[in-house]
Amino acid sequence: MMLTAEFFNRPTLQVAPDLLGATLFVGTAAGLCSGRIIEVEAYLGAEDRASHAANGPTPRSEVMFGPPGRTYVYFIYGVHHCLNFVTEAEGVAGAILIRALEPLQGLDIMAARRKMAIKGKLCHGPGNLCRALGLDRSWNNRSLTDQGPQKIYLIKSSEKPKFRQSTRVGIKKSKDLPYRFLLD
DNA sequence: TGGATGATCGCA
DNA sequence: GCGATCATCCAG
Repeated sequence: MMLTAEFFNRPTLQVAPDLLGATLFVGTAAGLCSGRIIEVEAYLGAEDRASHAANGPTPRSEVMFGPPGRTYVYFIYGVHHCLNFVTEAEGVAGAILIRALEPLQGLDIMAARRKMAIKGKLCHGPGNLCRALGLDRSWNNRSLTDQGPQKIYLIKSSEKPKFRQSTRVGIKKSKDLPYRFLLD
């Protein structure tokens, strides 16, 4: 079952665990890559000081306030890109950061982009994951239902995944909120 | 443990 | 404009 806007049009903290186990597909000229989502983090609005949306919309973060089920891809530390999916109704900020995948298809393409051997953790860490999938800022604010040579979409797993919850990684503010979700 | 490396944003 | 900061990664 393909995930669309209505799946994301819910409280972010409900969507985040439901996203675990889903398969992410990214198609480019190089071919199709996919992987199972095994780690995510939720980012909310004003109540979440670690969120890019904490101080209201800005040119970068306005997509987080936009309609659900779209991508939010940003550039960080002058080096890395990070992939999110926007949650909640239009006007309400929320997004889910994809932190790790278990690679399923296109491992050769991912390994070439990462300049590493096919074995090992090709898609662990939000920056590494974007590198492996070939995602950059041109993938920001994309719909999951767009067709064409370049596409990104999600297929939900049928089973209800068991997961662990913990605090988020690499933040200074709101660091005690348990908004990180990992597959068991 | 700190350096890479550049966009972003609050504040002046 | 300016500068502190940053949802990271990896070498050493």
